[in-house]
Amino acid sequence: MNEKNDLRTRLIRQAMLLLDDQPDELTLRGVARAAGVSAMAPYRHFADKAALMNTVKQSGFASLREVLIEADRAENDQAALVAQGLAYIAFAVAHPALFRLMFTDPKLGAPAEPPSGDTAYGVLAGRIAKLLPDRAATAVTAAWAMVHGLATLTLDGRLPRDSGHARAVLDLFVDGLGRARQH
Amino acid sequence: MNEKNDLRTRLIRQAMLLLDDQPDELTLRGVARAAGVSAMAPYRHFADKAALMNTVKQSGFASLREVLIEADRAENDQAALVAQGLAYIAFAVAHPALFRLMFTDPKLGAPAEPPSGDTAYGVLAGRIAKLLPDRAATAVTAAWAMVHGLATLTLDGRLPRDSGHARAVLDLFVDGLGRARQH
DNA sequence: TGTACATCAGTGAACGCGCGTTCACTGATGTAC
DNA sequence: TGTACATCAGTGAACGCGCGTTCACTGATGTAC
Repeated sequence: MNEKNDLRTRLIRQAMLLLDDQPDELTLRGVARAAGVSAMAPYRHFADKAALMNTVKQSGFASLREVLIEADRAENDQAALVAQGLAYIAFAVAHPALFRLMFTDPKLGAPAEPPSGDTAYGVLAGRIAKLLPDRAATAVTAAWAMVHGLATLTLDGRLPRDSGHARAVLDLFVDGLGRARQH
Repeated sequence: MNEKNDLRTRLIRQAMLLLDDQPDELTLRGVARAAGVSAMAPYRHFADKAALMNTVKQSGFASLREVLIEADRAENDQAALVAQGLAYIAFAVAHPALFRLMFTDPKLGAPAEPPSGDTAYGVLAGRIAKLLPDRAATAVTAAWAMVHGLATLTLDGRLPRDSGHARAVLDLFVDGLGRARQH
């Protein structure tokens, strides 16, 4: 009974491992291979390749959310925000292919997630709302874009992987937000 | 003589058109097909597929640079910076597949371009250097990341394509930079 | 306790597909004498 | 002005590849009586 969805779980985990090991696109056959199972076996658990991919994506967002929640425990609002940003970037650098899969969706790009605490986005939004209650909507987008831009540019080799660089940028940004609050 | 590299030019142009027409990845055969030529013809002008892709990328960066230079003519530094940002995003939205091709390079991610005026990056860097001479390096990265994040999140369907939203974010950001300059 | 049958996870061969690239070629254009 | 030859852009058939997915199957496990 606890082995019931064993292969399903294994496939998801192997997909994650594959993404971390090699930057190539995931293939259904590859995942099956990694799980030590025939190319057809995944079809017992997923309608098609897209279904598996979507599950992997969801799993990725859940991980990201946990990472952000962890980082959010900080002394004050500003420190928490910087920590979240650094954690976001670190997540992307640690799992480049997963990160790309999560966000690059030429077709099914969903509209912005609702800013509930249940989502990775919500964790960021919650902290921003505390830091800059008025203009929160704009500031959340700004913060997300900033951090997402740093992450993707780093993944694509346009920025150094050195996190000190990112920290300086985030400090400057959060500093600006702070001043905007003062007036 | 002026027909000498005719096919080469046509291939590059057709590649651009294909990128604008459909979000799928470029194929060498597809480009040849679009140019009305056999699958093998491109090999007369490009060593392999990667060579064609790199040329297309370069061409894309040249276009982006022109767009930024155009936007940079504005009343003052802050307006010019916002205009550059909006132009950057507009370019991405107008040519999503090209933009993705330009920046997504899992393997050959070059290090950051040198900030000379010859590059798209240089156009942005030049304006930032005027606006915030001290802390220029950090501010350039911040501005680039902000704008690049807005662009990619928009392409991936995470932010509305409405440019008013981006404008509000950029205003907030540039405002913050301005305050940072005052002290 | 034993038998008959249904369910269901996984197998393995096969399909059609489009890809990048190879190979040997054709046919027009330019050059040397 | 005419002939012989080299150059070179483009052709078309063929290759091997890995892919997602189909199909009919096997064999173990659970359930009904």
